[in-house]
Amino acid sequence: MTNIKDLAKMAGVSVTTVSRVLNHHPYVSEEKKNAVLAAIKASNYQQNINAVHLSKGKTQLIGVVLPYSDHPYFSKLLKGIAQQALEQNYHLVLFQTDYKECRELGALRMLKQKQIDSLIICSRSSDWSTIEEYLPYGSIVLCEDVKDRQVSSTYVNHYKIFYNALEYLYKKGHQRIGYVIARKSGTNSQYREKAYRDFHTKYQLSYQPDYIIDECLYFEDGEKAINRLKKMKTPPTALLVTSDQVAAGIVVSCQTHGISIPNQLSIIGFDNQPIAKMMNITTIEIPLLEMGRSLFLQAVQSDLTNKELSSRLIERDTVSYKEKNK
Amino acid sequence: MTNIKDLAKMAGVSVTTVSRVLNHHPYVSEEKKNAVLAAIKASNYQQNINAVHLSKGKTQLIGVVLPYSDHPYFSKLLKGIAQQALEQNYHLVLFQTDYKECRELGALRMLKQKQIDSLIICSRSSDWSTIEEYLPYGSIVLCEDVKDRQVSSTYVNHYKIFYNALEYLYKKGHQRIGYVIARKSGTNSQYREKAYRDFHTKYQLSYQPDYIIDECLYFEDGEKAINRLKKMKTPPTALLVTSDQVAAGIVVSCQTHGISIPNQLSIIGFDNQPIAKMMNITTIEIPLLEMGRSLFLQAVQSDLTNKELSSRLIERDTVSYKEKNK
DNA sequence: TTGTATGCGTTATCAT
DNA sequence: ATGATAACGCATACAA
Repeated sequence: MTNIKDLAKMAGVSVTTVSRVLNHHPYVSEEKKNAVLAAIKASNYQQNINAVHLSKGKTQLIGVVLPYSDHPYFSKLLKGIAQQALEQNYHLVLFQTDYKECRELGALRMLKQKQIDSLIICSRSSDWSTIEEYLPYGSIVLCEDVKDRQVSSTYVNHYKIFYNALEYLYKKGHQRIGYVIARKSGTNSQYREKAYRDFHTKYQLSYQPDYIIDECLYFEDGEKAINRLKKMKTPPTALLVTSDQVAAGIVVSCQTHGISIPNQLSIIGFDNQPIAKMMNITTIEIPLLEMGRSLFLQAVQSDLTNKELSSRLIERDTVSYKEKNK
Repeated sequence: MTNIKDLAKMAGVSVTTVSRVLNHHPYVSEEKKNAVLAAIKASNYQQNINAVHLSKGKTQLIGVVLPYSDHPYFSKLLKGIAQQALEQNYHLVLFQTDYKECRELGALRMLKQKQIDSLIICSRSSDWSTIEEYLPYGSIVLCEDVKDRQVSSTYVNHYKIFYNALEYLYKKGHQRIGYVIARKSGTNSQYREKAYRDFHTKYQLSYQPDYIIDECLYFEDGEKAINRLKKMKTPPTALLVTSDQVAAGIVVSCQTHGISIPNQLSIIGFDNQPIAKMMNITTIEIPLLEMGRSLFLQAVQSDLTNKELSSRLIERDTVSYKEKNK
């Protein structure tokens, strides 16, 4: 494997000059430049990037932490991150955590080892204190409202979105509203739960803990959600489903179980994935691609920023107007 | 940032000794070992992994090339790869190519630069000649039948699978069979097309090019496929759908269009994803997790192996027995 | 415009 | 069992 020393010898110049043409630096004569270029061609030279990394102290590698890479929400987010990474000439190292904290710690450790320049945590498992411990080693960017903490972040306002969606359903006459979610813990889930509580307080509705259906991630979990509903004496008349895939699964499952949508059950999905369009599911669009791109940019920029992205309701066919029973 | 030199000074030993305890080498006295360990604790030391990489000429990084990371087929394959990587203490660098050859070349180049130790190509875009050109720089493993070429691979026999599935449908009385696929090019697709042709020849059926429906990748593409079918004068009575998600999309789309499954249209999906189980779709199980794990192992092993994995038909409710019209 | 010398942090070789 | 030193391949401050 030939290195710049060899090239220098071949071209009859110094290693510095070789390095200069390699990095497109100015102040090198055409003549010598060509000699170097010729040597590169002749030797089939390839830079050893690890040496560059060691020398520069940077790797052009950004870590991405996410629980499930095969979940459409995270896939789309990742896609946005990857798009921007490509543009900025960075590469991505993937950390699929399954929400296991030790895996997230592994990513943090790589940051400390300088194998990655920064870390994007799409959904956090570890405590704030651990995150802060690793902050000195590179920028860490998050996908949640971080309040006044000293990290960059891009997120949507889950509280507001949830609250608005609940009010929307209320105005459509729904009084018994449940929601379907992936996990109950996590910052975003807690914002949603708070919105759910506040909504019930404001409209003096009775808060039903079993209307919160968790551990629903994929299409096939729609079946699971419906089974939970069927066990209830007075099931909700509307469901906020924090994933379009699960919403679609619910719609299909309802057909099997003879539940009419939206008459017997109204559904609002999340994300506005293509599946929601195909199945005419009312949904709340979350700008996942834009979010991904923003997260990446924050990862490579040195200044701290916090960006709240907006979302919007897309009305389709899965929400009914319900006569209020007095 | 403290380095081993500092540690050596602190512990009153040489850098070599420090390196020894860092790498759990033998021949170091308990006393000095403890001194080093103490220094490590005191200084919050962290190895600079890039220096290790440069010194060792290896990075413990494996590249993974795939067209779409948000597609369930590749997600699941990736999951298998990631599982094994975790076990062997490797990390993964993701190359999402969208089947753009230049992106695949980028991955190949990283192999040459020694930023990654080997490369797993889940679905290939570039020519064999280009692959071979990069073979000297690290092992490249593929997910297709590579014949006698000097690379490792794990794959399923797409020819046999397709042929068997076609015969299965034929025995159920189907004479007009179509198939739905992601792309027509690619080694695996070509095997399938060959099986499709051979099947038609053997049973003296007329080969209908428009029964091959391509560019269907996601659930929502099921709608697209059905629209193509509706334009035909004599549409197929059965469909081999090379993705369970698309198969599910077709099933849902058929309900909307009033097409009865399996009476008017039989469906066989591929992969045996959870969605197929939920919707009772007859499918062909492909051991994607196992495939991923095998691919990874081949990537880190030095010897060349080629492994064919088996698949099996899972009979559910989307294939009808059709009376043959004489 | 060019080259020399040094540093990056670690591992490996070869003494002792 | 321990340590000095070379090597890994490249970038860069500084000198010329």
